[in-house]
Amino acid sequence: MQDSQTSETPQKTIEETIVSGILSAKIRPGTRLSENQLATLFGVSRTRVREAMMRLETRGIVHVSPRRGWFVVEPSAEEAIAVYEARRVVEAGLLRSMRVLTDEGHKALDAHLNEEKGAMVAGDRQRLTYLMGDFHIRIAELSGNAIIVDILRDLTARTILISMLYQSEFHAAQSHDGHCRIFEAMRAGDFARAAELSIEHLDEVEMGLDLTARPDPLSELRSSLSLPPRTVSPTVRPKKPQLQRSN
Amino acid sequence: MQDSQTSETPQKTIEETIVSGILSAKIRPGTRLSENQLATLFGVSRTRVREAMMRLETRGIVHVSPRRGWFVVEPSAEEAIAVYEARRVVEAGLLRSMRVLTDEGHKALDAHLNEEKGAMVAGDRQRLTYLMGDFHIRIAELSGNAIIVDILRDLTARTILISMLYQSEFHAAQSHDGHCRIFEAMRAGDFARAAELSIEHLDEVEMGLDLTARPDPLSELRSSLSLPPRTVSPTVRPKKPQLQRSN
DNA sequence: TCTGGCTATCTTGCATACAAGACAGGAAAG
DNA sequence: CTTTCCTGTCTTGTATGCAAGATAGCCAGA
Repeated sequence: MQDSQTSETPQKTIEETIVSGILSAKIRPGTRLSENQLATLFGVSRTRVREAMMRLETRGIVHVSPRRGWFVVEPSAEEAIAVYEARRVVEAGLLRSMRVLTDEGHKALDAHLNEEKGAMVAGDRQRLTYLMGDFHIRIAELSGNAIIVDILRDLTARTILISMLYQSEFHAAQSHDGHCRIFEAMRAGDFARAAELSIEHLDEVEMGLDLTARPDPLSELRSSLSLPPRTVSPTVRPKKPQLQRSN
Repeated sequence: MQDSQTSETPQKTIEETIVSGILSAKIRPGTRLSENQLATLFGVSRTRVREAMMRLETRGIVHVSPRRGWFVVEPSAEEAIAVYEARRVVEAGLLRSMRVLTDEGHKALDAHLNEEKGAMVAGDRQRLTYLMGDFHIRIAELSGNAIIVDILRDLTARTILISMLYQSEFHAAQSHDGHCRIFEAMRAGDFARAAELSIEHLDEVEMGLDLTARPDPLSELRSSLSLPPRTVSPTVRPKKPQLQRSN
């Protein structure tokens, strides 16, 4: 599931590699995405890298600072609020539109929640971040509607970027509980209740953000001093002067 | 509002010109979009046209047939159903999330509904198509959430393409009534009711489609015979062998 | 008349070249 | 020591060139 970035370039590998890197919290907001570096990394010319960047830009995942570079978006506080609002709208609307929980759906969600629990026990924070976002995508997949899945995947990617910017501590247990409650309501066939629970769940997560913390306002200074950007955990990153910066 | 396509190219004019052309039903599904023609039309090189096409492709509005060309999408019956389902999810979720109808919102919707009525009286079908789709975008704008507006704009564009493919007759009055009822519920502050009405409204429109009609299955034959594609009304179009075709 | 294949042309796919702007680092002036 | 300016370097923006594939039309053969 993450064996990408090999030498082959089947078409839109660049785009999906970056998205999945964000979904699994391996790529931080503000990360610089150099056309040249990605080109050599994927063994293609800048042309195709640019195409991927354009696509990612229309998906709201990347933005370009003219003649300066491409960067993974750093959502502002207002944008963060809008993302959560959009997610409440879409997810609650989706759950309300559901009528039955199929057996396969039941199994898929159950398996997912078990994975969440396992990751919590193992304390694998990156995997937890991925799973916490993926739960909502899984629900969308139950509808069989590719459009909704795509919408929610992009919103989830942005959500993860937001949490990396504004979330000081990771309330994994709380989120997991929220997911379980939603699952319970779905199992009971009470999708209106599930919708309300999903709104509450997203509200909880949103409330856990510290939106007063500006999105790395010192990034320029930091980069000019060659300091690691936003050291978030003992996981040191100053190994190489990696591509990192914000505008 | 439609003074685009002049000689100037302020950046993403190509993309927006095509989208607004679809929203106002001036561009039919299956329309061929030649990179060269667009390039000369906008006075740029193919590079920028391609960028616009890439963006439109990720928005689900255009697709490419390898080495054959770019075409405005012709949604299949399954895709059409998915689009309507996504719209029900998003619009109902949106209305349910609303709490108040501001004065400006009231005025905007009221003005819009009057425009609808005017276009119905005038019998301006293209304008009607535009207005019927725009109503839903207007509602999204009330939320002030740009993300939701973008989502609904793209879904509306696809909806219009779908209606051009599968809608034999145009029940403008019925749609207008649906809009009025939604507006009434909003005015009354009953947003849950407005959400239900919007679902009913979309159901009605979807039921008005003839999804058994395949999306122009004879297009290849038709084009090779140089016949006008899908003559939809007395508005003849065989003036010049315009760029028209499907895959 | 019909069928098969060849070629000319048109399409996109992709790489590359060059231009323009932004930035960093250093030198020179105060 | 501080400030200013300049220049080299690195970034994206855009155009262009070439290649590969698809298509249409024609021509030859049955």
